[in-house]
Amino acid sequence: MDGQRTRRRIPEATVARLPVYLRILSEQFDDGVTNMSSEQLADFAGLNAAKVRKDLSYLGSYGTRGVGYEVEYLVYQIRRELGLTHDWPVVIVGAGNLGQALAGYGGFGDRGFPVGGIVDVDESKVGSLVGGVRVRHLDEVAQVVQSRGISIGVIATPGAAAQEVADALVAAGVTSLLNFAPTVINVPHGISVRKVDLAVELQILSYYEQRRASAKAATLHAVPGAR
Amino acid sequence: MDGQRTRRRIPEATVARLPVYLRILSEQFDDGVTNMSSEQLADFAGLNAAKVRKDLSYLGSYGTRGVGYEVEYLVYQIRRELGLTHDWPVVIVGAGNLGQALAGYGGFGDRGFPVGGIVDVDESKVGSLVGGVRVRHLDEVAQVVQSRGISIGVIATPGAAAQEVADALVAAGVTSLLNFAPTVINVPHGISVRKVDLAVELQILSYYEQRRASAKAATLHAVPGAR
DNA sequence: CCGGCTTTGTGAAAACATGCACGAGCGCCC
DNA sequence: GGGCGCTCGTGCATGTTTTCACAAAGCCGG
Ligand SMILES: NC(=O)c1ccc[n+]([C@@H]2O[C@H](COP(=O)([O-])OP(=O)(O)OC[C@H]3O[C@@H](n4cnc5c(N)ncnc54)[C@H](O)[C@@H]3O)[C@@H](O)[C@H]2O)c1
Ligand SMILES: NC(=O)c1ccc[n+]([C@@H]2O[C@H](COP(=O)([O-])OP(=O)(O)OC[C@H]3O[C@@H](n4cnc5c(N)ncnc54)[C@H](O)[C@@H]3O)[C@@H](O)[C@H]2O)c1
Repeated sequence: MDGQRTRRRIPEATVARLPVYLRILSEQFDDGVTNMSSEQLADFAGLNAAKVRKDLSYLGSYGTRGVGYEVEYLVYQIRRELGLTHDWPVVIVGAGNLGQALAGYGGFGDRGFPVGGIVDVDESKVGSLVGGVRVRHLDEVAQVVQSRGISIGVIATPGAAAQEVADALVAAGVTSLLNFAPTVINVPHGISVRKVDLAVELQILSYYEQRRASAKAATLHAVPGAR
Repeated sequence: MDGQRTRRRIPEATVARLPVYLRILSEQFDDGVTNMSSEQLADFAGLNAAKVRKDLSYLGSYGTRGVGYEVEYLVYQIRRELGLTHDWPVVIVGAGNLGQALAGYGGFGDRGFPVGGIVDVDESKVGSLVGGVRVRHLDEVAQVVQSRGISIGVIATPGAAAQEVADALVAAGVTSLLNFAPTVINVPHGISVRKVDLAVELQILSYYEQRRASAKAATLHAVPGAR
């Protein structure tokens, strides 16, 4: 077995862009494109070519000078690096509006993240079918997680319950959390957390809107948009 | 007159944290807390105190040495800086699963972003009521936007329609977009875009999961989680 | 086999963000 | 009213990310 030893550490910013490249490349591949330059990929991703090349260079030297990258091979390499060579079932906690929308959403399982379980505390929801999966009680979350080998948990409960749910998930053995509740959660070292917060996004937009408005009032040129 | 030109430019990273502080402070205020130190706020936000102080210093010097920050006043200042002193109605495009969940979601209007309109192209949806708002046709989006003075658009259509929808929104006068479709959209200079992409988040988690797994295989110590 | 054209891969510089450390200012208590 | 303890505000060092720019590498046509 060869030198997998130098497990290259990929910068966080790059990790966050790899999924974007992956989607673009997969789509292009489906459209019959077999080869792309960093310039073309950058255009699709709304970035500049140097950044794309540097990002891809963390995966290894998979391009061909004067030609570009072979789309299919690059898709394979990114998938491998992101750990998408196998499915990662997820458990959704909270079978409310959002939890149901997520469970019913095809693009989830489609992309390698099938819903392996849904749990809630509301007895009127436990036992019902959501997105084809039967809702279980939060108390059984450890069993759900362990029986399916789940390592990713999705928190779709009200903010007030988020910390408690996070604790339960971690205790059950989950090591990555995607938090939709508008609350900062604390987890032990070694657990990954990502947060999706609608209000934060809107407030950031509001900041730039407000800024544009005051810039206009001062008869100045436009402020560059955020990304 | 570039007097206002000296409008303190706040670093993007700070702008993204202000909403978090705002939520924490508002909550604490409701709980009767009148004063907080940077250390306390940092704990709630999962950051360190120096960062909090530096972030807040962009707003001005509103703390009191030896004491901390007055919660109520800080809430006011952050709201002012983020442009949250008035409502920003939004228009939602796409009345599907996600669009309906968003429209029905109270935490939206609650926080100063009332749903000012919903549009779709599906004739079977146009005319129906979603979250108390009547769905109109995409063709009428300019009228909706202008009659309500909307500057923020939310894209909740399939990816294939996202660019077309973005173009229509921009043409209608919208200057900020929140994109839930898994597609990079191109907009003219001066328009802000934020993207929320579930698949990207899960794939980032997958990367760290995979990395943890191979670190374990190599009998090495754990990899720090992402934030 | 060569020279021209293209595009990668990557050092080095610049820009940005974080974390540390400490002086300065404030409140409180004696 | 002076000293003490606390916490802010910020200069500076460190770390990370982006951008630039160019040599090296591959392809192609002759
Ligand atoms: N609905 C949206 O469009 C939307 C958008 C963005 C963010 N959010 C956030 O997502 C979260 C869920 O929103 P929602 O609209 O689905 O709310 P909801 O009230 O419809 O659903 C919440 C669900 O969580 C369950 N729950 C409560 N405490 C629980 C616990 N301790 N353990 C397990 N389950 C528990 C409830 O029984 C309920 O089924 C909220 O934090 C909200 O802020 C929602
Ligand atoms: N459902 C989820 O939980 C979820 C989660 C994350 C992301 N998303 C993303 O959000 C988007 C919407 O998802 P969904 O589940 O609501 O899909 P959906 O199919 O339920 O709804 C899409 C809606 O958009 C409308 N539409 C299509 N083309 C349009 C156009 N050109 N103009 C206006 N409206 C148009 C359709 O008529 C439909 O009502 C997708 O891009 C999806 O990837 C959904």
